[in-house]
Amino acid sequence: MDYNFSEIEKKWQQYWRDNKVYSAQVDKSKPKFYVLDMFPYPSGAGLHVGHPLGYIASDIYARYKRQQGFNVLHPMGYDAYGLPAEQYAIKTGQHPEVTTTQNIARYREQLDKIGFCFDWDREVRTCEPGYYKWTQWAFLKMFGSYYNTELQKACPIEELVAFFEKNGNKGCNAHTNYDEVFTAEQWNAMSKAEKDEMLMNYRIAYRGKTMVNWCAKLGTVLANDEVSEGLSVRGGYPVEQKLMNQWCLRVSAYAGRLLSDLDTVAWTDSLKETQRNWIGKSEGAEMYFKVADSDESLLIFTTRADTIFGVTFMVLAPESEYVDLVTTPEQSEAVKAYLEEVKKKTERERLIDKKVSGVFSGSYAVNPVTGKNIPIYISDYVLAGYGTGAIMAVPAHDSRDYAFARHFDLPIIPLIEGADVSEESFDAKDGIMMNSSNEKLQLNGLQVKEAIAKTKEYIAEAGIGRVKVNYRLRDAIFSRQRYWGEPFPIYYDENNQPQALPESELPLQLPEVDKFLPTEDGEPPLGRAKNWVATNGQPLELCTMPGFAGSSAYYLRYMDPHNDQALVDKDVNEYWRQVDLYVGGSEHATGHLIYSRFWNKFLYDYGYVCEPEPFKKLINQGMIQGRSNFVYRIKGTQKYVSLHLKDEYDVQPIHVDVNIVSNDALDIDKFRAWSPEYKDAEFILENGKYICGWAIEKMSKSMYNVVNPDDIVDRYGADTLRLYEMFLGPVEASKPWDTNGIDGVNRFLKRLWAQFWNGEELRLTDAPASKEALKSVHKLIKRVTADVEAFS
RNA sequence: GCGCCUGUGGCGAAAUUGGUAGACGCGCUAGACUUAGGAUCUAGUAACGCAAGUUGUGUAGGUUCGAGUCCUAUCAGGCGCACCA
Repeated sequence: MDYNFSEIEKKWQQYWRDNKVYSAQVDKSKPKFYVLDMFPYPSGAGLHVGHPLGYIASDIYARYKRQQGFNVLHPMGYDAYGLPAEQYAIKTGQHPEVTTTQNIARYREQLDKIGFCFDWDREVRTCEPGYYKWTQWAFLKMFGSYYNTELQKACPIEELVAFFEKNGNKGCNAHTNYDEVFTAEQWNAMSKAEKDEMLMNYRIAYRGKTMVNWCAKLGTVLANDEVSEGLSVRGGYPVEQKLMNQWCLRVSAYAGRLLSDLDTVAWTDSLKETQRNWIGKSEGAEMYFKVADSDESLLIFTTRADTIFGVTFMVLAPESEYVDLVTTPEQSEAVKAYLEEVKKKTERERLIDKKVSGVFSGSYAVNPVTGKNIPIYISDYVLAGYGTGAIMAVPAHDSRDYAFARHFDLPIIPLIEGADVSEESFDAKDGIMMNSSNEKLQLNGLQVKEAIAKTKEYIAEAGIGRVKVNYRLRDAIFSRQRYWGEPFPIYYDENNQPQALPESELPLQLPEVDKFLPTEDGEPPLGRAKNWVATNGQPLELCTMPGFAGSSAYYLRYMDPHNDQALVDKDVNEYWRQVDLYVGGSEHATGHLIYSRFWNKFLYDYGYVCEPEPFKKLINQGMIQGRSNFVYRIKGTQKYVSLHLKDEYDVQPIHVDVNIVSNDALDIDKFRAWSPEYKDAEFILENGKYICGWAIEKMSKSMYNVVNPDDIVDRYGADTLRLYEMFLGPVEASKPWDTNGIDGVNRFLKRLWAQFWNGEELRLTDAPASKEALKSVHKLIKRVTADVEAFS
């Protein structure tokens, strides 16, 4: 009998199911190994042949580890909340839960066909109350915590309150952006609402007025990683900066740990580097510049403290709170006009339009070292979101300051010997200092690096500022004005202050609504829910959580998915610990992979989990691109000319469905049947065939280049598909899908089968193996071991 | 601009520690079998050359008895960050 893959695969898949072969249980007598795939968002389009690439690799590795005697945890689930289901619901009125459930069923069917060894008893779905109960629970813990900068960990907010009652906020070691001081007496004299409001400056999950990425077209705010070049990643709609009251997570408090712990994980250099860039540590100093003839001071951040003698002006971001403070009556007209102008521009336009613009505020600041007065400007080249939103400008040694100085004709003082600043600034942190000494501070003759260190020392001693490490990493915006997401376990009290729901009321279930659109008065969709109030009758939060909420701790839930007392049992967590091998796309580098590290560290601070990092080893599988096929229509006719003859005609290339093309030869009958437009098509052939052209493009419906794994499995079997995907090249590499080579792999499996099946029966014997046979078996084992190990 | 990664036949790609470059597969060429098929099997296939042989891992150097592999510079492609002070 020939290699009958469909019978073989059916039989064994049934056996696996019946005997729960891949079910994993805590077994302390065995070493554990946790292999995880990034769980998919179940989209309506189903899986294409690129999706399972990583799953196949990790499946092979999971099996390999299991054969080596490890107790392997290898689960799968669904990231079920998401925008597409909601947008489909808005269009069709179909409840997202219905379409999501359908899509999941379809995904499962497709995954099963490929024969993965997942432990399906551990499946999670982020949209199920039993699952999102623990997403809400973690949020409540964050709401009830502050970040202690001395202990470098999250602590209960009650401890901070106790500190305030005794000492006020001076020396409280809490991570915050709030920089005013209050005493114990002032704290104790505050009303409950005032205290609640104040605590929002300290909570790890807090609601605050922040500059957010507002996408009008999507009707929601977005996190930084959901925006690229001023456009939403999903949909590509314009995004503008807006000051709004939103829930945020104090991810920035963890920036230092997120950065330093990268050294403890086995990820690729490029991925670690991407995260380092995103976290963006920069060491510098904060310095106060007194406003002339005023009691006010402006706080700036600089990495080039050494250039203090070259500061010839200051610049504030248009959104800076300092703007009102320093704008003089004479200049208020001009400033107002400029702010209007800036406001009209989107983030994207600001990026593209690099023209120098700005306005003089009318005030001057005093250089704390030289004592000289310098003008204060307002310009949008300074960002409100970074540092303090104010800078000291050193045009001689910063190209942006240089351009501004040239435009407004401000003085440029070179500070480094030999630097020619007549045409451009000298930005390198290298050289010998000059023009930089007075009775307070002497930098002349020092190397730049020495000068930076000396100036920092001086700043601290003279009390005009402090050494400061700044991070680019922002707090994560956690509200979404959407329906299809986790509801916040938060209600608003009579003072309109957010309050935590008691843990006993979790999960707070997503309510039904009549439509999935915002309300007429612009409230989020949950504003349509009837009786959307807490058990105490107070109104509940109307926003929902963002997509990354549910995916931030799912790897923990897999360890103990049916536990309704805890996210994960302590003992169970101490057995499985962390993911040993995580496989997924690199597009999550600055989103999911930051958020779940943050989430994990927060839980670690309280001892809910035992490992500070969630993913020990991480591999990014490459993207599989599509390989499109083309036919060439002679313009204005229904005649199609084969690839190598097309240059003799004036032709127009047309995408043709790759599923009616084999080894680039077009199936002419199927083409005529493909669309009514082509039913009368005529062909100019070469060697009796119509050969199609091809191109590498993104795999998508509109290019007709989507290859469905089901079709491959039906035709060649799951083993051929799996083997072929591995055969395509290194798992990490992006590469085009090309079905052309699949016959070779299929032949290999047939030949392998023929080794053991002589046409009648299996060629098996109980006789001991010969020396040569053993030799080749061991050679084979060695090779395969080395190859599989090389993957991880 | 800063940083990271990758450059090997017509194509996808191999090459444990520095030790016969191109395994395996696609494609191509020739042949066998045949109930002519998008089946199977056999042989060949880096380039140049009739051959002996010569040259070959983006380019230019270097270290070494020996370099695809290590070092330096450079070019090309991909990715990340970016008025980040």
